Amino acid sequence: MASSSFDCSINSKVIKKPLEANSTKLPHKKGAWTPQEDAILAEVIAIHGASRWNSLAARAGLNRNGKSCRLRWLNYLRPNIKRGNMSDQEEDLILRLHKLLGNRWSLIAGRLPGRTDNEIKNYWNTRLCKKVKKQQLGFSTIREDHKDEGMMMMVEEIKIPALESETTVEKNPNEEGKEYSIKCDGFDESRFFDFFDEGPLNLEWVSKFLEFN
DNA sequence: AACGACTACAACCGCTCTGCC
DNA sequence: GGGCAGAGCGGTTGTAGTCGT
Repeated sequence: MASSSFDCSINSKVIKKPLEANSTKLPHKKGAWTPQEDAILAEVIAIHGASRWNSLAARAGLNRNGKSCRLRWLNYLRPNIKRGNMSDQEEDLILRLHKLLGNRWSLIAGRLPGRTDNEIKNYWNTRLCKKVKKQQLGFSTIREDHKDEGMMMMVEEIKIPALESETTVEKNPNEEGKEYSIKCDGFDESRFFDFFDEGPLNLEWVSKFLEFN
């Protein structure tokens, strides 16, 4: 496609942007956010709340689309965002939860207060993924013969009423990255892994699980 | 010092889901 | 039931910074 483009320099980055054909209005701005834009967005969200992102974007007058504003808020501006290196505990938890859930980053993020799904996804793709592959190529520390037993014990350890009924742990041999599913009447996997409002990390069940590996 | 390769991460894109009319 | 808009998710890309030669 032979389309024209213009350069947009933000924070010393130069971004090539395609121009919308026959467009009478300016295309939405893309690329890195400036501190000024951040401040404006935070202010508008403080007044109007973090919802209806398209109208919020319009109110802010930033010439950003709603999606971009939402992403910026959730991944960067939101209060209580924890920045900086992952602790060993957090890294370990990501590894375990990924084993259990696969690439369901938002669920994994729900277990790590202050961390965003995007951050965890990036962390996995840039570091943990390689680490895991390396481990798999080398030697396995997992006691395969005790894996299922450990998983079942983990379920028993979690005290939620739904799991008091018939609960099974099914293996997904063909599903890479998500080896197990918890099957139980009235059990909602996404609610189960939503710990956003919880306080400090509760790793008791992880520790129990680890004892089997 | 220069340059290419690699790494980390912010941001975008496309898709699906959900709720409302 | 269908269409639409908003929201959310996971995959991917682009670029600045770092490292090795």
